[in-house]
Amino acid sequence: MDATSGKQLSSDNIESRLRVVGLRVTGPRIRVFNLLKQIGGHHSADDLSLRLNAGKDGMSRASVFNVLNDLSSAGLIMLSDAGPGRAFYEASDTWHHHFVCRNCHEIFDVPCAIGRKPCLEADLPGPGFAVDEAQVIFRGLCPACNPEIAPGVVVA
Amino acid sequence: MDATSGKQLSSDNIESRLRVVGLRVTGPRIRVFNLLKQIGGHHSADDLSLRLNAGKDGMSRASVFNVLNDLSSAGLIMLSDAGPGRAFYEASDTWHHHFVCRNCHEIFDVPCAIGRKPCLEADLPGPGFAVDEAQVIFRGLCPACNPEIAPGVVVA
DNA sequence: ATATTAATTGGACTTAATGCAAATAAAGTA
DNA sequence: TACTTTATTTGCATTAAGTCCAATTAATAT
Repeated sequence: MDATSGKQLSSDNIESRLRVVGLRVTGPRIRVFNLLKQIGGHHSADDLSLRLNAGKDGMSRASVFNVLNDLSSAGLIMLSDAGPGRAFYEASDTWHHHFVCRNCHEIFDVPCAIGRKPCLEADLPGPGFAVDEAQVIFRGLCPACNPEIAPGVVVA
Repeated sequence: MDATSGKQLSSDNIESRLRVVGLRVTGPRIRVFNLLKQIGGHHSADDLSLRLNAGKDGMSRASVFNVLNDLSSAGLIMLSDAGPGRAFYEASDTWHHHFVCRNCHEIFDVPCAIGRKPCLEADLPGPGFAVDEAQVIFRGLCPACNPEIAPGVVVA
């Protein structure tokens, strides 16, 4: 089996990735991961729970929370920093940052110049800090809410 | 009145700063602002509410939320990006970033090389975005939770 | 001093997330 | 395959964070 075969390399599919990080391969985990990958973008636990229960592949809300916690702490999905409030998750293979609109609160991906993490140097308050990630949140107005671009729009 | 007098410049005290941004000067706003400045650090609404009601200067929980919203959207205090979950506020005069420990969740300030916002360029997904702020969250282990520094510490 | 309008308040309510104990299912072993 | 062990899932109760509302109070303008 090589890259030209239809099958994915074992390290690329979710089942082996779960095994690699020492998590059991379970239905709920596969469903959540696949959904996230399929729909793309940034989603809260309740958003995903709703979508999963819309189809016939229901699963408990608590499990969605559990799974998201497990997958994100194992690094299989990303917990997007988008400010205080509920947590948003995404299945992305490349490290990136976020732009959050102050008006409509939509989240946009912003590519990371370096493409790996940490991509920014920290001038830390002392020795002993071990940084493994640097995530940037850009804030402002998105094109749809920017009065310069979309005149007539009322920015609350 | 000049800088050598005991009094602060009018633009430096909270009362005039409130007026400048078009907010009324009220007891609750002054109390919250002063407390935040006095104790320093990063605090949630409920934390501040608790402290305010510990003394005899009580005020309603809803007001603490209202005041924090007003002050932060007016730019008089800063809403610290520290990841999903409850909101943390601080009264700081210089723009800076944050390090959040993955284990104990403590928040540390990380100076910003530029010192004002936005301090980073975003490679935005299209035209029409107006960025006014870029805040970085560094994650990892703080000295107290770093096993390299504090052997014997169990990182959950 | 009065009128106007903003801010505060308490309490109910919503939303996001966690805790727990019982039931279930995955993976290792014989 | 059957069995055993232990992780995971589940439903429900609970906590935590924040918002909403209509009535009251207080700040500013006149």
